[in-house]
Amino acid sequence: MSPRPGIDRHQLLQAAAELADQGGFHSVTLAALAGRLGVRSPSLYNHVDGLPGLHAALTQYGLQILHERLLKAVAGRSGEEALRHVCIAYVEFARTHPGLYEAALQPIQPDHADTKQIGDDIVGLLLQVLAHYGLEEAEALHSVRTLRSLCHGFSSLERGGQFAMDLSLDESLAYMIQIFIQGLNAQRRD
Amino acid sequence: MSPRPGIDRHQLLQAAAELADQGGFHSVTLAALAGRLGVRSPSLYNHVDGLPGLHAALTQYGLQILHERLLKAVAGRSGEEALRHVCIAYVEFARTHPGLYEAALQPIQPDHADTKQIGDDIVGLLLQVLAHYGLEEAEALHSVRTLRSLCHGFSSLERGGQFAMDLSLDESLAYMIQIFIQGLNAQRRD
DNA sequence: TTGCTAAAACTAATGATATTAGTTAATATG
DNA sequence: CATATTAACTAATATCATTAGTTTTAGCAA
Repeated sequence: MSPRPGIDRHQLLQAAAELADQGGFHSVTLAALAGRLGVRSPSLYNHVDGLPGLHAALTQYGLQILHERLLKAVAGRSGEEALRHVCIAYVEFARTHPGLYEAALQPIQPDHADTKQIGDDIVGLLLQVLAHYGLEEAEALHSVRTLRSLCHGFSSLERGGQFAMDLSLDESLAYMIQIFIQGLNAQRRD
Repeated sequence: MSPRPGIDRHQLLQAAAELADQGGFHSVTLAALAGRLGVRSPSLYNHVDGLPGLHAALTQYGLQILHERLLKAVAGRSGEEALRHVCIAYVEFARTHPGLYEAALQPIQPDHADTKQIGDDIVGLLLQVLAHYGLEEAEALHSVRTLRSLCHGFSSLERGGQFAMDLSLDESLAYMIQIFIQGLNAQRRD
């Protein structure tokens, strides 16, 4: 134990995530976080390495939770059902935690191996989901990039209010997944 | 004419775009822009409505140029060829002007009707490209959302260094477009 | 219990930024 | 050539991140 307990790290990350979800990733400032934790800004330097360190920590935290959600979505499922559910879980996470999701997709610093690892775990999970389609290695990797582009693009555009038209977003999502699945099936046949 | 010429608006936007391409959208500050233009920051308030106004202006400028590039890409082309070229032009724009692209996809303020219009023009252009597939209205709109998700997701992840694996990005892009086209064709047959 | 130590909080100070108010300078037009 | 308009400027304020140095607190050992 420390000579003095101070701020709990999970409580810090949770508070930062709430700030992000309320005002976007850029609104996660040391001043705002300190205010929410009832502490002066310089005190936070005992817990994170300045603002960049806070941002990096939130990125890792976001990736962890995203990974958990995706794991839950594919648990006990396989094939097309697993694929549909993983896409929906991805978008749902971005919807319910927009700021934390935004944090999760910030560029990862080259020296943060543990954060990188979580990203790789997510890629591995998606590879496993796509294994059902029996693609060759390179094709499987291209497919994962396509899937990530779809899910991230949809989430990002939705959050940014870029889908302004009066048309169901959930129907668009279902349509998008369908297009991807049919494209994959066609690819498999070639 | 003005009693005093001052800074040319196009020159201002060009300088802001260069700042964005060099250091990202967030590095477009009044101080940095003023420095580049050889002027003090408060002088910029004669040309843009503070930092939010500068950002909004850069968003509109980015959308304009993106629209131009997409128009050029589809000029004299049709069907699958137009679709492939519009995707490639989209991603190429994001690659060569990462910061301006980032600006173009910032959320649009509800009161900026002219900026919104350019976004609608881009959607209209994509609808025209997809007309070749003879989809029903709702399906066509879902397809445009899918296409935008793909292109934006790919561009955004690529720029963020999220495609870390040692695997050709251009092959991934071509694969992605192929999946989309095959998905569309399957959709059309149903 | 009491004193020591380690860690976390604090205050004070600095530098960068956006922004506003008020002033000066330059130029197109009569 | 005088004027009005507009764009530039300086000065000042508030917010933020950051660093340095100090104080406080809580676990632990004597």
